[in-house]
Amino acid sequence: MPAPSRDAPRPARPSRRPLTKREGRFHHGDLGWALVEAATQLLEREGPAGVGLRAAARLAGVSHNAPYRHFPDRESMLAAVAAGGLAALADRLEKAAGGHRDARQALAAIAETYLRLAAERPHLFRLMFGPDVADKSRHAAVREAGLRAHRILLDTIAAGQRAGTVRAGDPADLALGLWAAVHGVAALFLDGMLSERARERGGPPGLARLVTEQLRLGLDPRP
Amino acid sequence: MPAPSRDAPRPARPSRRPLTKREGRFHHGDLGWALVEAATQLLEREGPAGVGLRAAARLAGVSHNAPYRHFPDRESMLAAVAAGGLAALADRLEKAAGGHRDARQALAAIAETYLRLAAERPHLFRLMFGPDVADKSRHAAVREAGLRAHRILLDTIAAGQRAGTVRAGDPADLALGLWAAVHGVAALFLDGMLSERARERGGPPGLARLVTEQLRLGLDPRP
DNA sequence: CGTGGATGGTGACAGTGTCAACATAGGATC
DNA sequence: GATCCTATGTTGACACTGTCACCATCCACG
Repeated sequence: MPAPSRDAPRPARPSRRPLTKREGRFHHGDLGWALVEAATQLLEREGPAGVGLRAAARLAGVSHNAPYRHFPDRESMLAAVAAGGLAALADRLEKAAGGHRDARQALAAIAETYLRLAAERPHLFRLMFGPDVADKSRHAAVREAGLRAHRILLDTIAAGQRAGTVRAGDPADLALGLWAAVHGVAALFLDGMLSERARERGGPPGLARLVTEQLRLGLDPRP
Repeated sequence: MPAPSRDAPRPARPSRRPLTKREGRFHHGDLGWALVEAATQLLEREGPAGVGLRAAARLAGVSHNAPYRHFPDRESMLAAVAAGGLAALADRLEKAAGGHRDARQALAAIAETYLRLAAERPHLFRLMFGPDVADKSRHAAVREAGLRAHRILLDTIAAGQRAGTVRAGDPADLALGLWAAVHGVAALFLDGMLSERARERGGPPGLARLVTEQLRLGLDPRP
């Protein structure tokens, strides 16, 4: 058994060393990273159908089978792209939530950030949450970035409860409700299920406002 | 220009006549319908990747290019399947909502029905709302079934407002909020984004209860 | 210095969507 | 009743995909 890295696709590239001028050589230097970049670019330009092993290899300037030294299959490459997107989302959410002292404002900012990313990079967003990468929990990077993003939401809600601006209750439940509502509009928006009128509501910021407002007030009539 | 039915794929089959024993003949009798059935079956069995023109044709017992006399392309066949799913959803929602006089109970029933369908037929559900059929508004059957389902939600909310059990406000906005929340949990549930704890909350009915409760009460603390 | 493992390349196979050209069946028309 | 027309199905081809098996090269460590 030659046993290549069949299980741990390790495309990460913290150190941005300039590839030491190895372009054009036999050994690319850092394929894996280059492939993830190529795949991300393809996703943006041509949609999910356009991002494949062969296309990414072509864009990276290697043979059609080179990717298999870095990813066991297509889905793993997609997972790497998705992990990058989730990390970017978590970063943005941290910034957005950190900028407000009032939890309700922070939650509104989170919702807006979430929807803005969905609208700006729809293909990436769908890849991050959709079924194209089926076993998300098996890809460590995906799992971690997802948990990080979720924790921001959780912490913000807990802070609001301590400050008395968010009603009592299991923070996990409240977080789930909020996440679902925001994720739901994003999905409906991206997939063209919203009426013209709904989609013209000021774009993502407007939709975010609408949803957070709804959630804050509730459906029951206030006495 | 031979001009086949290049634009109006008309796969409908209200009358269930027994195909008049034409099976096996040159003319199938009602391909188009048979293809939609085959595609639906393939979707259930093998997921979205397994449903293609050629596979459906094979299952229907015709040549690999026969489907092109009934659908201009693969996406149109998928649209027909999605339309069927949406019609079924609308039917179920009508039944669920009609069984309750109190609007709040009706809304809860709607949410549960929605989530139950998502859990029972995940592939169909994703096809109905996902990006596989990109231009949903162009396929008349899809558009109509979608509107029918949405109208049920709208009417239920309006009834609740008249009865004083749902707070005032634009019904379209309230409907959007509710739809987004329910659709959001469904999507997160199907795509494996929920924690173990959240997913163990009694399955779809539990999740439906959680979300509707959240929406009713709101996040703001009640005075 | 040399060798072995990691990395990349070649070739092949089955499968797909789609186009073009051809064949047939059966109803409309004369 | 014979004839044509058109809707429907078939055959063949092309480019593309993911994946496998096998071969080539390079680099680092003994």
